[in-house]
Amino acid sequence: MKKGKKGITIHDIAKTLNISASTVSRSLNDHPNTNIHTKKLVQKTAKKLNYNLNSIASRLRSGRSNTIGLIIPRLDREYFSNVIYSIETNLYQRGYNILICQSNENFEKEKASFQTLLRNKVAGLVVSISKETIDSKFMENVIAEGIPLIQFDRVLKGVKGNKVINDNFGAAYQAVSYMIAQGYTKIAHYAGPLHINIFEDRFLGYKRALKDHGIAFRKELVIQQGLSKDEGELITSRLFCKPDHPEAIFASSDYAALGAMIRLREMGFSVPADIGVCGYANEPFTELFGLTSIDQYSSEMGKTIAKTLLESIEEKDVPDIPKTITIEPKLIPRKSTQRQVNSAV
Amino acid sequence: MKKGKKGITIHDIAKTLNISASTVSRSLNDHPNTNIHTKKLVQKTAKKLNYNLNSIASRLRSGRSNTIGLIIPRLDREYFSNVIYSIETNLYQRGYNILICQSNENFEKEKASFQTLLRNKVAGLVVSISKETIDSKFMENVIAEGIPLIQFDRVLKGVKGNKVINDNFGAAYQAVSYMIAQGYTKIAHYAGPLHINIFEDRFLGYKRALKDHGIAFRKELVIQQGLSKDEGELITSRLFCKPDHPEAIFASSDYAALGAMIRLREMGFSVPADIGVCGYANEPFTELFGLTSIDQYSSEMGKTIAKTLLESIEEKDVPDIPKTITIEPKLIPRKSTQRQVNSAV
DNA sequence: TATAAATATGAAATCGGTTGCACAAAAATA
DNA sequence: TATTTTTGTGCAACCGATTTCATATTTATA
Repeated sequence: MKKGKKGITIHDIAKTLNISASTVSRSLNDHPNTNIHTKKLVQKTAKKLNYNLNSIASRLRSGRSNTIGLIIPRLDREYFSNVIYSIETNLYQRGYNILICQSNENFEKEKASFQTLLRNKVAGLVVSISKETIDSKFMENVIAEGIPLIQFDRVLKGVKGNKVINDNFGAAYQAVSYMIAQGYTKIAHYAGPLHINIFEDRFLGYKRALKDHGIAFRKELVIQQGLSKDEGELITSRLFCKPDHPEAIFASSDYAALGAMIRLREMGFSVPADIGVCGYANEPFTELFGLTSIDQYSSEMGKTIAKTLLESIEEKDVPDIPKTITIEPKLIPRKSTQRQVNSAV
Repeated sequence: MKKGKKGITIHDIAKTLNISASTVSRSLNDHPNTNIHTKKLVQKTAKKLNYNLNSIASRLRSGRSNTIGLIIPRLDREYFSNVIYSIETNLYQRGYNILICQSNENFEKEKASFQTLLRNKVAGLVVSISKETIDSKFMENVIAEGIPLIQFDRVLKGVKGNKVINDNFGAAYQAVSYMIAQGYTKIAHYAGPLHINIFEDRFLGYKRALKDHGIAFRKELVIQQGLSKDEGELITSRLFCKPDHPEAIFASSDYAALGAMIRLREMGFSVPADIGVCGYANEPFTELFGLTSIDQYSSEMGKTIAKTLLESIEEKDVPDIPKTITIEPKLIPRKSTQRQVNSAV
């Protein structure tokens, strides 16, 4: 690689036109107090010389940044990549770019990511915490320093500041209620790690739905862990080999639900006639398998995050009241829970 | 939002210790000519004052950057999000961060992304072109300016510079040969837009495999377009309603292949006994459906990109010879092409 | 016409680090 | 002990833009 030649600066433009760099800067930034002729001339010359702004210098001097930092567990998760797709698309329209860090579900890397993004003087931060995250000190520092921060989906509830979350409780409640209405009563729950808010809320929604329909909650029907297809299969094998097995499964993950479906069929059960199955997240394959699931509106999530964050950034002087925006997920009923043949799908 | 208080600078540390900012800078950067005591003292004080480097200032002065720019069509595509997951993970270990822009398959946005990333003085660029991209001027400028650039997967072959690509030709050749070995001869190809290198290469691999096995190529069996599930279904309806329909489908997309499988079954065909189906990309659902597909080793791709790019960056003075690295995808045979019952899966 | 206000520009400071150069002090060598 | 080399430090310039302030010029108002 050749060493990069130095680029054109506003000083080069200034020299070419025999004016000062200040005037060039003002012309390029559409400053009100600039002669329209000078402005046009400068802009023409800039184009001719193939000038390109040095954002780094600009940022240093002005203190303004149009970069938003993102910290998420992993990019290779359908939901996250969809949300980020949406965040980027929405921010781009407003002139912002995204600097992405992955925590890889690791608290140390998450902390390092915060530091990196702060060093880069991002205009704002978007965070979805790792599974390991318990300590919120770092996040609170960021907020204390006045840098707009939004938590989404997986959040630390104790932390002040903006949050955009899914109504996991409500969605779980709705799903389980729907399953009960379909005639399933003994419903198992593949729950995931309950110390993370989203799984906890789903669990609570499940529990509440049972209660509200007069069904006794039974601890042994709740299995922590169980997010992958393999775990789903394993748990199912264990749970359904006894004669008093459950009639339905509400899983906190589509993958686990899928694993369950596959294993159930292998074990000779019919889904949905014998056993009903419902997943969570509406992964693309759920449609293909006729698996009832819950759509989380990732694009709406991204849009809301972008909008809320930009509000905080652009009204930086107004102290903004921490708010939590809740998005209502949507139950997508499909064949896997359709016990009552004549009910709508 | 409160206006951010100004942070601690090296000048604050200097003042505290009654030394010069230069010494502070050198201490923090482990410069060889610094007294070990001063160094430790400075580092301790920095920690105590909660100092955090201003990367922007550092970058401006030093001209060094540890940010890599990425331009990809869309983040919400399994393959891309997986590759980027891997790129980020590998770059992070070497102290680099990623600034991501999506082209959204739009040439104008792609060009704008180049500009943004150049303005941000990224240390290097990773690009996978949009479907619309034909003009390579922008990319050539970047290379001419001496900024390390790597194209991956979807590339403009005419452009000099490093590339990391998948052997689409070889994989397609292998897949089609395998299908022929399974006893399918009349094989249709759902090809996608042939002006993009990856689809063209798959098409050529398909064609060549036919030829090498003495099967006549028939233009009417190649359908351009056909990347989505819906398109797959549509094309299948059309193609398989006639009595002289094909015996197998080699699709350039798993989604199209899936659509085909679903429709074929609806039409009363048995897969694989009547019709064999093969997709491309080994999306997660292919395993679940027993759909034969081709794995593209996204994590290997990401790792190779990171490694190659860092080599270019860190040997910036050595003119590097443009190279193309080819990754061999792997055929994953599953039930959907298993016509010969006794053959290995 | 005299004065006030608005417009347009340049000089210089600034953002927060990094780095070349000069130089003093310490260490190594003669 | 005299001389050279090595260490360690500070000063000041610098990266490339933005922005304050002063000033000259033009336009609007009294």
